[in-house]
Amino acid sequence: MGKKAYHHGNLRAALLAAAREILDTDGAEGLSLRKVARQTGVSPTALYSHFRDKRELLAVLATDGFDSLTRRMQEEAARSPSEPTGSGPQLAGLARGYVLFAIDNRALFRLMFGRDSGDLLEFPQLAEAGSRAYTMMAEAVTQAMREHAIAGKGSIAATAAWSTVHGLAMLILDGRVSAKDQGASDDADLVDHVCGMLNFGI
Amino acid sequence: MGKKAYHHGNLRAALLAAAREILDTDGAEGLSLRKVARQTGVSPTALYSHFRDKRELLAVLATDGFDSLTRRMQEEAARSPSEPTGSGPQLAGLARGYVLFAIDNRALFRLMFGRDSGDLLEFPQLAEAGSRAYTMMAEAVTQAMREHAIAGKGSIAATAAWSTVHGLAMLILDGRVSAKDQGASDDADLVDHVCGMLNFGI
DNA sequence: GGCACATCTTTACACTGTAAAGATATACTG
DNA sequence: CAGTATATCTTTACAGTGTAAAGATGTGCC
Repeated sequence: MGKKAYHHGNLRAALLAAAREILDTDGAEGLSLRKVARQTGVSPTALYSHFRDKRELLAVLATDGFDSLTRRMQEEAARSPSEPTGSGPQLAGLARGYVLFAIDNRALFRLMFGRDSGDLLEFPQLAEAGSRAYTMMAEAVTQAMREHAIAGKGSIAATAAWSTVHGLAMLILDGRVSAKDQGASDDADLVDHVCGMLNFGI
Repeated sequence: MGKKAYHHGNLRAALLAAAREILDTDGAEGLSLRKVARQTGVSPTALYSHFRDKRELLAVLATDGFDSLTRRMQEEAARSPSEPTGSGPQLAGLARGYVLFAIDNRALFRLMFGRDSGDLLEFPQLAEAGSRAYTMMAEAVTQAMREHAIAGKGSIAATAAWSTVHGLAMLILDGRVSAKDQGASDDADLVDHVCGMLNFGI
């Protein structure tokens, strides 16, 4: 195994788990390295053997978050009943997955889309994980446009879809939009209604 | 004036100005109360005579930001040539104003939409300023729907419009979307193209 | 002129991220 | 198996943060 039976077992994973837990409990503001170390039962500077600094720890968390987001979108798309048409409802499922993930992982989602690009480009794995999520959605959009014979540039449509879903998620997290205020029975329902305003077949 | 000729003149405005300047230069991360105090030439704890704590200072900044956002949207809507139809292009102008404001005031925009609702509700003036911006846009949306005889709930359409514009702004700030990658000549051009995907008359 | 009060300063404390140097157990080499 | 190198973790230290508490200082009112 190489790393298993060192001093701690493997500290890196334990630190990430503790950080994730604190993130969910106290938000990004309440996540301090010392608290992570305390909860893991280790000295305050033990992290620096596994992470360059705090930002790298957060970057790893965010990278995992993007992979979870991709998975969640796929799950939600698979859950929706597949019609004979093909991937019509798939797009709606992806949208639902995106927003529901944000709601279920508030602080993590904020972390993933927090800083400027400069902070992100420093961690190529993060950028790649983000691109994977985007690519999946973009392909579904272009495919849906092809099936429904919608004209227009595919990349613009994908950007529009992403923007709508992302903005809705953010506004919900901020408490500026809520399902009941919009007369929707459910958050998923709200997503369907809002995305229905996009003029390609969702 | 009452507050003019005290010790400093009026410190509150000076502190806000310094904070705004630091926010634009170093971002929200680099904005510390001590730096604000240093730049204003005052002791580190002088702020506490004018603001309860740091969050109140930031809340005032964000409140002003929402008012500036509203103004910018109106300006941009007024700039676009008014057609005989009425308020068709007005909606596009509002959208442009929203995104361009975000681009021109990166850190401030992030501050305005940063924390959870719990943090905001503590400062009612902030929530009101945000509502003012939203209401203006929502009314323009419902009016446009009436003119173009679009069916559907107005509040859902307004939420969709806001989501799209807000998401686009956020993704641009994150460096995940750029005008040239999308083949747009300009950021304003990109906004027009993306909002063109919404199926009510923009 | 004296009092009350708003304003600003001084001092202090707990907390943060992290650099530097020391301890320690594991892995590799002879 | 012995000994050295190396990854891992601890100790110590420092500059910086937000802010509470108490003291100083000028302003406006009676």
